[in-house]
Amino acid sequence: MNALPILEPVTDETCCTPASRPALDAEQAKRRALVFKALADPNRLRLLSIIKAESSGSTCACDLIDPLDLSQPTVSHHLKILVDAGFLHREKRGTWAYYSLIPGALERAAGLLGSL
Amino acid sequence: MNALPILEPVTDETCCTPASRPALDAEQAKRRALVFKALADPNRLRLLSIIKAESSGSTCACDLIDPLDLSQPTVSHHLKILVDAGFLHREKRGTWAYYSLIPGALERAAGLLGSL
DNA sequence: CCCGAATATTGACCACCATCAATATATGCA
DNA sequence: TGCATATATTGATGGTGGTCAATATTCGGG
Repeated sequence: MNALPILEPVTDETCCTPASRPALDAEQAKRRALVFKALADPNRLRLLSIIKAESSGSTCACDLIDPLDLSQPTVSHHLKILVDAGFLHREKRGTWAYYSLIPGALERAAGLLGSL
Repeated sequence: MNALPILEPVTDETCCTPASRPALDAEQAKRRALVFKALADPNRLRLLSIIKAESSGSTCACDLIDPLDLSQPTVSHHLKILVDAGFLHREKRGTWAYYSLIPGALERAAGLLGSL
């Protein structure tokens, strides 16, 4: 289990960089690595990029298959990973699934680097 | 070939976020994913954290083995990945190897997220 | 010049991951 | 109700990655 969304909201871990900080313990390192694992795939980066570039807030999954050169199940798989990691929100409307960037998620992920 | 250090210096890719941007092409996505791959391991995050926390600029490799619970070859392996990815600088002094954060590397990696 | 110590490299092994075809699920519509 | 469509899940497969033991390399000192 440990179903905790990985990109947790702002906590003392993610902000307020003190001058010096004790090094990451194994547990924190593991959780943070999960965030970067989600980003460590070219196709997932492209998904985030496409969804971010959409002027409307959300993007239909059907519009995410052609741009990448992947099968529908594979795209669905990558989207799930991004949702689980806390980057994307999924909303089903009828048969369609719409994905949108969770506000601040990319910024929080970036913040994890500053607070190493 | 393609020995390009992954965390390239500041270019139009990494700064100046225009209002709208064409989505990442496959090539850019692949290169950026390499950066996050380097960060997608708990032990490598701990290495970066320890080296960053050192008050002196550089840290002896011999001081990086005990804190992690890994064999010497494995630590050496992770350090190489971080060097190749452009996060760490290695300087040999006699038999010892000293590692230091490349200034701005973490910030540039964080910037890759903002410019998706 | 040889020895010991610190680090890097090699080779092997196991776990995890990206991918696809096939199938399942769910929704809208006639 | 039954079919067509959009999406998710399952199962299998090839490839990648983290790890260690063993070995190689490099350097300083006696």
